[in-house]
Amino acid sequence: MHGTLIGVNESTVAGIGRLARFFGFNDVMGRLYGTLLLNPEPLSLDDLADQLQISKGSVSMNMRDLERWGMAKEVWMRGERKKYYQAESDMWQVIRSVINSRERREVQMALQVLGESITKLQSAQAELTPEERELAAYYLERIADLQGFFQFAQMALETVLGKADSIDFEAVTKIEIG
Amino acid sequence: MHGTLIGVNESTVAGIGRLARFFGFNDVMGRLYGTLLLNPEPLSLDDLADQLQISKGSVSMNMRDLERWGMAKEVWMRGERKKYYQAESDMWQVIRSVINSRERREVQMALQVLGESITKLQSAQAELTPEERELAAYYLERIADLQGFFQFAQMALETVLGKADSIDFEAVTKIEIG
DNA sequence: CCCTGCGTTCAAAACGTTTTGAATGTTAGG
DNA sequence: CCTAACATTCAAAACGTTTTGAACGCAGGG
Repeated sequence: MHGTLIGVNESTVAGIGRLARFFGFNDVMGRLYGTLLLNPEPLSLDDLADQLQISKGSVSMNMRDLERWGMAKEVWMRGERKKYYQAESDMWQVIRSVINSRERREVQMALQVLGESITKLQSAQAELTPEERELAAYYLERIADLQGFFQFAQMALETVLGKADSIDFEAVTKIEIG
Repeated sequence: MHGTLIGVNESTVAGIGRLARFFGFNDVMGRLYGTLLLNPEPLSLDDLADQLQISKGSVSMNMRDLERWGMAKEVWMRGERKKYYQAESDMWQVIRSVINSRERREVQMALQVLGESITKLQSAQAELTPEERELAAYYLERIADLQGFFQFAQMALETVLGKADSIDFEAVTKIEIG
């Protein structure tokens, strides 16, 4: 195992932990990822538990999640019985994987709920009193706003997913619709 | 107070609560926002506590947060001593406000940590052994990747902040109302 | 087969966040 | 000023999440 260098490791790893939290993962996942990212050599569960001072059980569970998110992969070291892990260091790959399995689903769910609400309101139209009809019209307005927003988000996500290898600033400026 | 219409209110409000959670707010904030959004009239703290079946204390605290995030505003009803609230219904306004006070800060912090690490590594160069120097070079590579990513994120955010007015929801929204 | 050295699981403990309601502030009207 | 009608605060309780470590499972070597 390599040593760390003048505290750079620590602060970067802590920062990544913080970010992980921000993005709705947990701290440990972020720190594990950061630790792997800053290590030229793959690390074993024990190495990780050791370096981050957390229990092996936690490392095991969190590494499974990291694998699921496509943020780390197992590496086989010949002659070794231990599992070794490496960070997926292509940031775009990581982003795409997370968008694909989480953000996307979330946006789709939102759109589905909104769509269902619109359908309900529209098909109930006939049976409503004039007063209720007014309220329904108001709901439809608000819900349409939300729908517009999520449709926009959906397009943005699909755009990111579509750009296979390199996204540059161009891509973002072109997301604009109007 | 208006009644709700065939469960549309409930599912939409619940959905917004869920999303709030996803975006790192809490559930109650989302539900409060959703409730306000679907009410043509401003609501008082008591109305909200009543409608969501939560304590007034909680409503009070969460409404303060909503105001801070620019997601709701107070409305003065003449002849009334109660506080009334309305949702900020311009989605772009909401997004911009949240990006501006949260995401942006987060990205800046990340960039600062990374920048400091790079500086540390570079200025320590001279005192390192050849071996350490190799490790330092590796760190610099990884950290530069991260930096690239966050610089991209920063540009994207600034773009949204700058262009927000020109992005047109209606263009994306193709819903028949009524 | 039976060790040994791993990884995984899971219930309990630690820890963190949210909710509540009683106490406390605040304001306007009388 | 006082009071009534509200809003706000905050400590305790409820609830949720994360961490731990002991128990278990599994594979490979002897």
